[in-house]
Amino acid sequence: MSTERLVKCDFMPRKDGDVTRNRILQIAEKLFSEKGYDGAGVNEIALLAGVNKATIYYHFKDKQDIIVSLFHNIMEEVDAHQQLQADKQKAEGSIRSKIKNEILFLETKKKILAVILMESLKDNKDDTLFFCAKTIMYQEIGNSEIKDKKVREAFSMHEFFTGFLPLISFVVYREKWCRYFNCSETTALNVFLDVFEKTHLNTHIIK
Amino acid sequence: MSTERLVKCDFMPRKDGDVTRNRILQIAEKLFSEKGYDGAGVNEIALLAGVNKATIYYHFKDKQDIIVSLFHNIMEEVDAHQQLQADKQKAEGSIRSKIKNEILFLETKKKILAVILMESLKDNKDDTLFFCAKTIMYQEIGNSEIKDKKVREAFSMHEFFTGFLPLISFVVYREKWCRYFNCSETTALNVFLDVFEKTHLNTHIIK
Amino acid sequence: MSTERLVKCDFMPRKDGDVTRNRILQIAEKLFSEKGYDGAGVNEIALLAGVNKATIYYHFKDKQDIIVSLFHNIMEEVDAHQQLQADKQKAEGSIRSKIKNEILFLETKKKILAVILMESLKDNKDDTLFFCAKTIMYQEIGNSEIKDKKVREAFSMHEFFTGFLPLISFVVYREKWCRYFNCSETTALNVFLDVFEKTHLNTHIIK
Amino acid sequence: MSTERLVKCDFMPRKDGDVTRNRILQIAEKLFSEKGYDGAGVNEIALLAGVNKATIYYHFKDKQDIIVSLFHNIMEEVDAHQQLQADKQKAEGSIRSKIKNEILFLETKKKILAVILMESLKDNKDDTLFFCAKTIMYQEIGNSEIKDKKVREAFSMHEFFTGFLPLISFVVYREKWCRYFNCSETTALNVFLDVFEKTHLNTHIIK
DNA sequence: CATGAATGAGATTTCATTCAT
DNA sequence: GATGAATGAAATCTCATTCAT
Repeated sequence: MSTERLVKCDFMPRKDGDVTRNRILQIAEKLFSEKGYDGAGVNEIALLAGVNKATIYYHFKDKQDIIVSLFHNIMEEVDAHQQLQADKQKAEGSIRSKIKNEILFLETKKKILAVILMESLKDNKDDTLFFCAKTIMYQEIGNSEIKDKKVREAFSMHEFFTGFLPLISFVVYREKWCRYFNCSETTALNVFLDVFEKTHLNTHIIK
Repeated sequence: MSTERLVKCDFMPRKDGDVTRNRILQIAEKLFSEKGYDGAGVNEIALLAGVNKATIYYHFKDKQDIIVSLFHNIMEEVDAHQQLQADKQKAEGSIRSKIKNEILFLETKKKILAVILMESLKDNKDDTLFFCAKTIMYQEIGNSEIKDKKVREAFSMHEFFTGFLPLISFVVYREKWCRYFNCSETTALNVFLDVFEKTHLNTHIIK
Repeated sequence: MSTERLVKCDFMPRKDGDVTRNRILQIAEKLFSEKGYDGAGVNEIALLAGVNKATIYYHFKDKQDIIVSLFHNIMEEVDAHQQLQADKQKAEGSIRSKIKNEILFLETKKKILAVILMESLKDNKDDTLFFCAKTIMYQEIGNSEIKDKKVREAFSMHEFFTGFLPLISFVVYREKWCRYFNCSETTALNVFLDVFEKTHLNTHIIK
Repeated sequence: MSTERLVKCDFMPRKDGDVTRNRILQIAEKLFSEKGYDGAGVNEIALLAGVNKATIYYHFKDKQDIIVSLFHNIMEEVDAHQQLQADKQKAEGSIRSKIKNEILFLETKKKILAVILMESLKDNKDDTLFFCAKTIMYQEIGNSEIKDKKVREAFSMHEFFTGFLPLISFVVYREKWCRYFNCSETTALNVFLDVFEKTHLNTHIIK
């Protein structure tokens, strides 16, 4: 439902309702990332979004529905982003610059990514993390094309644990890491790129 | 962990209270890892631990105190483990087998590690994750010995993002990953070791 | 009931609004009878009636106004029905067949009758139940004609507790009763008529 | 659970908890009878019972559990009462005096009986009304002894619709009825007994 | 005539915590 | 050491109602 609304409004006079809905989502994303899903209250979301508590329940079935909508949205955005990247693929420059762009893109999603990570650690059925991993990492080569089971397993493992996870971990932990290890954020980015290139990129199984 | 405490108490008048205390910690660890700290209630912990709710507040100042105790314990255990490893270091075999042992050790702590990860993602002051990272990864070389700031930064980055994080991520996500990608858990371990060797270990800055 | 309204409006400029209004009343009647007045929400009524919640407030002052309208309508209908019956009175057959017809008529009102019963049991000022009782049972003799207080009391008591209440109870409980006592609905009607004849009708004070 | 508690406490030093629990039940009974189950709030119950809202949820799983406990209790009480009556049966006097006693007993339960009636009118699975009907009315003759299906049906119908229902209706409506028809409550009882004798008792199928 | 959006008040329920025993 | 009972505060969610369009 959330999607339909958003799509519709791309070429329709956006109604007030969607503005409100999006403001709620935006605040929820922020609070969930700061306190965790269970740590952030609907009350607080309403307060910061400047709407009545009941308004939240007008736009969302329940609290779960808020996080589900956020996950739904991010999946769509990641999908759209990857499709875009796929088009530019051959034309552009070095692999390092591509990774840098990827990080810059993920940086804009870092709040929701933190939420996804937290939720993915719980004992639930949510697979958003794996969905994002697949969409973000498998662009380089269609995973389905790898026929050999063993090769495919190694590839997935490589991509997920030494590619995707370090990447988004860097995005979500950078700030805290820099604070703890007393390091500037830009230095961190460059050093990370060096390290990432050396470990993950240079060891790609396929090409 | 419960064992460890009991061992310590071998030459102290062992009270029944410690049994209860440890049962509470054990259940709390389980529930926190399944539902997150905020998602698990004191009620539920008491119920599953088979004790009265008030008993929890006899043993712990408040809910925070439970998780703090868990974090405290794990830090001690990791510390102790690393000291033990340091002793055997030279004697033993390949680096791969050392990593395997490390994983087997971490596997026994995977529930509390998941909790640490969740909590570290929030906007709080908890540094348990970084403490664990330092203790587990810096055994090889005393980090403090690296004088050059740049080298030290690169080293830390390397250790944290492409060493420690993939390692504990593998431990906490293995089950979910295998279920999602339809792969046996033992295969996963071997493949991971291959990948980890190739990416992280082979690229160690300092030997 | 909805039909009745439309008939009335045959010689009035029939607005579309009446259709909506009647659909709301019809659904409200159904929901109130299923869940009680307080148990049924305006939301639900709007949903099932296929109209916007605000539409309900266009047609009715507030929720009370819905049930008041329903009560008003049923009182009018019972009144009209009794006047009709009074005309045919002498011409027609046995008292048993008259009661049967009465039951068949009440059957069409059984939802609202259940609501009236529920509301009449509460501590409120609503007298719809007594109004219906009077209208339905006192047709036989103008109650006001009975001058003697004692006779009038006995008559009212007889009519209300052993005439009216068994009658409408049969109508509203028939289904549940048949289900619970495992009895067909037609059998139930015949047996009830036997019983009612023997108990109430044969003991009429006034002929 | 509620039962067990009560039973236990008959010969045990009644703990404070049961006092509280019973006060809650008592107030709930009052409020439910005055406003209906949905019309009465847990807040209000807590307030009048002089306990904290949370205390109610310490003693009862949820709001439903309160009404279920009430129904459970009344069923036990009715059962116990009937067993007692069965013993005295032969010794005592006229059927009229027995009915009078019955009414005086039911009078003490009239609040919960009103609640049972309200709830029984809704579309739910609750059979408390039928249970009470069976227990109260079938004492005279073991219903199960009637072999012939037709006779049994007629008997049940007779007992339920012209015996039980007028009886409890009288109990729950007496006050309102007297107010509406401007009649004293004692007169009402006597007149009702006359009417009930003539209609229901004199027409008993079996003796 | 009807609706989408919004809301204040209040509903039910849960939370971490305390205390007398 | 441990517990049953209780609680204030806050959580999630629902309610009847309003209003601009």
